[in-house]
Amino acid sequence: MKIKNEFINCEQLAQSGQTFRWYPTASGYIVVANHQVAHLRQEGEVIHLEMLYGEQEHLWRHYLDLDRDYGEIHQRLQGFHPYLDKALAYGKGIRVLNQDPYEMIMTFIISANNNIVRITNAVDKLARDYGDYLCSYEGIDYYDFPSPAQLEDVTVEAFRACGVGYRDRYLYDFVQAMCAGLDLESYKQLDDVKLKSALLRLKGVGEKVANCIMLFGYQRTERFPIDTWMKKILIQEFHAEEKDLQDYVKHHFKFHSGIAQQYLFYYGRMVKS
DNA sequence: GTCCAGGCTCTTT
DNA sequence: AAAGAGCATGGA
Repeated sequence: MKIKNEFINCEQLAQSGQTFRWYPTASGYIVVANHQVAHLRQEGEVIHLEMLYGEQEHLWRHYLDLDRDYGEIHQRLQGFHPYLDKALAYGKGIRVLNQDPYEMIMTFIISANNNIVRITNAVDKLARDYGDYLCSYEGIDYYDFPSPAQLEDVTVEAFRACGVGYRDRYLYDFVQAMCAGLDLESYKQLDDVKLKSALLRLKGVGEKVANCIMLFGYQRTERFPIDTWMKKILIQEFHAEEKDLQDYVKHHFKFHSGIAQQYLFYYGRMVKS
């Protein structure tokens, strides 16, 4: 399928830190999501999406958040702050990808106090070791993210062997909870406060990771995750007080603050201010 | 060697 | 409630 939209950029999304399942190819990216595989190739404002495994186009439309009007979002976010304006211009093709809550929790437990390269490698090893083979492209095999059932017998030590470090037992506990019937679907009906507290009950999920899960996995676009990068940006560029950054965000970012956060994070990390 | 990465848990004040 | 130590691991 062909996507014409000036507010999507593959390279930027691959570097966005939202997902760890975009694999560079000779001409674009392989993306694995929702048990499907697609190849995305950018030509100016047009993206050619070739479905390699799975045939459900609507899942890609939802994953890429195509039904949201990012032109309007840009308009409404512009003029608030010079740094945000620069971030919007620089990361024009950034958007919020709608991801699977289970996979979000797994990968963002791994993300804590970690860097994107290491997270990506660990997630890839998990998929290769325990996920279903889906397809091959340019001589490289691609695997689905492993289900709770596929991970049920994986030991803490085996998780460690995937390079997840001390987060091994958090993954183990979460998988066991999933196999015991934890229902992430039902979380969709919870309001933000209840969803947050439900997520915080999981070991390895704290304030920041919970916000990421809510934003990327449950479409709560007003959640504003604050990691070490955002902390730097808020203090240096917005002159927020180190003490209560969440308070600053609450009072200064209203409209789709989570989406605004994505532009700020991408810009801040790329220019390494 | 030290610091840092999309921080969190557990313990101590 | 708030602050501090410890945590796997690899790259800068």
